[in-house]
Amino acid sequence: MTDDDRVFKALADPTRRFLLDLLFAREGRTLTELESEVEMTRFGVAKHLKLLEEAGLVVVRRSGREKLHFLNPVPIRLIHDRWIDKYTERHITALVDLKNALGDET
Amino acid sequence: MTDDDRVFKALADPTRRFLLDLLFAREGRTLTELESEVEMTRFGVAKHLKLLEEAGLVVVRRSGREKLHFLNPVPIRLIHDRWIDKYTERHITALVDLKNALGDET
DNA sequence: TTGACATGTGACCTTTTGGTCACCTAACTT
DNA sequence: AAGTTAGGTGACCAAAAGGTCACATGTCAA
Repeated sequence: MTDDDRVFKALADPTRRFLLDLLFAREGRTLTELESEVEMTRFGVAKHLKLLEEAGLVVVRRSGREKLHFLNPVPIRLIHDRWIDKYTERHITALVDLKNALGDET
Repeated sequence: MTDDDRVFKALADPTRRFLLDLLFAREGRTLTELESEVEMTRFGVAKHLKLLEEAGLVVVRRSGREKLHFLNPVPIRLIHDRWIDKYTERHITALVDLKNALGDET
């Protein structure tokens, strides 16, 4: 699996995107803290965090018995630059092409 | 499932991203034509195209016995604006925050 | 009008994913 | 030292995803 693929797959789950949102709002949270914000057991959350970590979207620091989670936006940046940008640049022209291709039935 | 979720899930599969790339290069292709570019039977490709269509990423026009596929970049634009942008804006500051949080062990 | 071509459908199968749980270790607290 | 708290592991399960196939429909071409 490529790096990009790992990132896209990590972003495909709404719970994981929500976890990223939580870390966006405040970084350095522990597993237990994140667990309390989600309707799911600790184990489920831990699995999601692991996938996010493997995708490079979350970085972790151990502090005693706690595990602190930090957001890393770089992979999102990368898929943005390498992939998404390409599709969002053609705004107008693409829509016009499409409309022409489909004919003008409003 | 939300619209955003459908789009993220649609983008999560490499074959589907490849199909979008094909349509990006040239729109208006038929199923058979797309099939020939992928190591997969017609049925698999048709399933992927259906998901892309349900996510609004692909629009279709029937022409006789053929089905022509067109790219619609709008949903990508939307998740870009509503979600990805938020994470890619904080470039520098986020990295600095992270580095500070992690300590300075280079 | 017969045959070839383009696509659709539903059954089916295997692998992956999302989630839980019992049990374990390590680290604080008192 | 004993109890409590934070987290990790592996087994397990149900549901969803990815893919194939047999068969069926509609359309074009000779």
